Amino acid sequence: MTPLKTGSKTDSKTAVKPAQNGAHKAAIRQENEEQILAAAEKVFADYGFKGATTALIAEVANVPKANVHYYFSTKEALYRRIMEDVCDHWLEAAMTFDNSADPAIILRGYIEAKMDLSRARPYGSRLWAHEIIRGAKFSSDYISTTVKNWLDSRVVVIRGWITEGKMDHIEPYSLMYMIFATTQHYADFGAQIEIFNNDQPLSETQFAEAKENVVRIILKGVGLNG
Amino acid sequence: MTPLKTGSKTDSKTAVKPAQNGAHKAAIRQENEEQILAAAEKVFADYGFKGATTALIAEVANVPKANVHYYFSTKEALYRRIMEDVCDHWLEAAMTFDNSADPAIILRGYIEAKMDLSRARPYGSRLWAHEIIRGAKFSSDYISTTVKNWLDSRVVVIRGWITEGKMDHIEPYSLMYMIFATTQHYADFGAQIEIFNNDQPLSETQFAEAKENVVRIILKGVGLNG
DNA sequence: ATTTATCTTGACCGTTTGGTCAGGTTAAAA
DNA sequence: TTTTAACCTGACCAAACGGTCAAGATAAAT
Repeated sequence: MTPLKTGSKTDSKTAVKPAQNGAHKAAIRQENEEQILAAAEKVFADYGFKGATTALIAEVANVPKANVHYYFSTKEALYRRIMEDVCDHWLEAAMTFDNSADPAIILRGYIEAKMDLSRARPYGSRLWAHEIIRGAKFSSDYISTTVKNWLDSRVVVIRGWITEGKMDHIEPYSLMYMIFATTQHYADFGAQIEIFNNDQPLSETQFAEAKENVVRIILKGVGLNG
Repeated sequence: MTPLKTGSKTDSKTAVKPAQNGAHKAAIRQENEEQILAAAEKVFADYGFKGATTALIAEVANVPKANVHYYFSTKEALYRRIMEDVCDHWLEAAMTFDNSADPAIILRGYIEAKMDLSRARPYGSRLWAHEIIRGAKFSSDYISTTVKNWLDSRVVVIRGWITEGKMDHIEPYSLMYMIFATTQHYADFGAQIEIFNNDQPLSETQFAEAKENVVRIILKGVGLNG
């Protein structure tokens, strides 16, 4: 519950940099914030902004409801904070789509990164899905600037590959939408996939095979043989 | 507001079959039910079951809230009714995946039907997305019976194509998930696509091109040349 | 013309909602 | 040890929630 408390005691008396002063208090704060953020991500992912309740978030986080408001002033502030976190992780995956050598390698890397992200942070993906389904009220700025700029620059790269004859003449947006859709489907529609899989979550092996299948179909589909 | 009222008056006096008796009352009922159902589909699609409110449904339907409860006893009853409608339409699209001649023609037809459904009834698709993201609480029975039986039988068909050497050796579930994901993405993530498309909804031409791109990538991706 | 069945809705009810706050506990600083 | 600053939370509030109901309006049947 209260980690880091004793750890700092063994430090030398000179301030090493990570404070030993307010160490306990700081640890409490960090612990509680993390617990609330994790609970909120889950609850918002299940019910969306409007459907989620601060009472349920508090219950999942195992803190009194008033404590949620002590750390995050309003439901909306909490929601925005989580959206930021999700976007940061999305940007990480986006970075794997770089300018290095082979188109097939780049696309494969990006698809695999997005599949891994769906596997590792399904709640983030679902939260994003809620946000877009609802009409992107909170995040339209972020999409129309950061995400759009990133996407448009990738489209330019892909068009370059096409004119160089490295892949088929395919509208890059259609390709990117297919990658978004398919990779995120494994998070957003995980409940459905689990039912189809005889009520068992996809095993690591099954997921690895799915990932490889997605990569293969898409690469071959656009005329790339990695 | 009250259509069909005068129309039946011009009919012959012999009962033609569509009653002229309670015609007006019946018309009112049908009109109101349709209006409420349309509004509810939209509101549930935006906010999910929990996030939607009967007051907003009433406002969108342009009837007093009490009238919503006159036609549909509870919020849940209304929700279930709409889920049924959505499932019926889904089954229609599913029927296009029949046993006729060429695998490429069958797959193309199914993908196009699903794309058209996303275009024609985006709210239904979004409502379904909410339902699954939340964990399929209302529809797990339907998925684990009707939908799963349908999917499993299609998987058998596809495996047949593979053993006959008509297409690549691809796990059929991965292929079907990709089709589900990509086609529904055009409904569920329509807001995002619109932003990427410079805040313009996809035109008929753009959508037709997207549809053709999806078909082409997937067919070629699994080794089918239609 | 009268009765009957259906449709309509403002007002209301108990519960849940996001958010507040006073008064308490705990730990760091003086 | 005392003071101060941060953390904690039961109890509370106004607003919004799903749902009810009585009383009235409308139209079909008698």
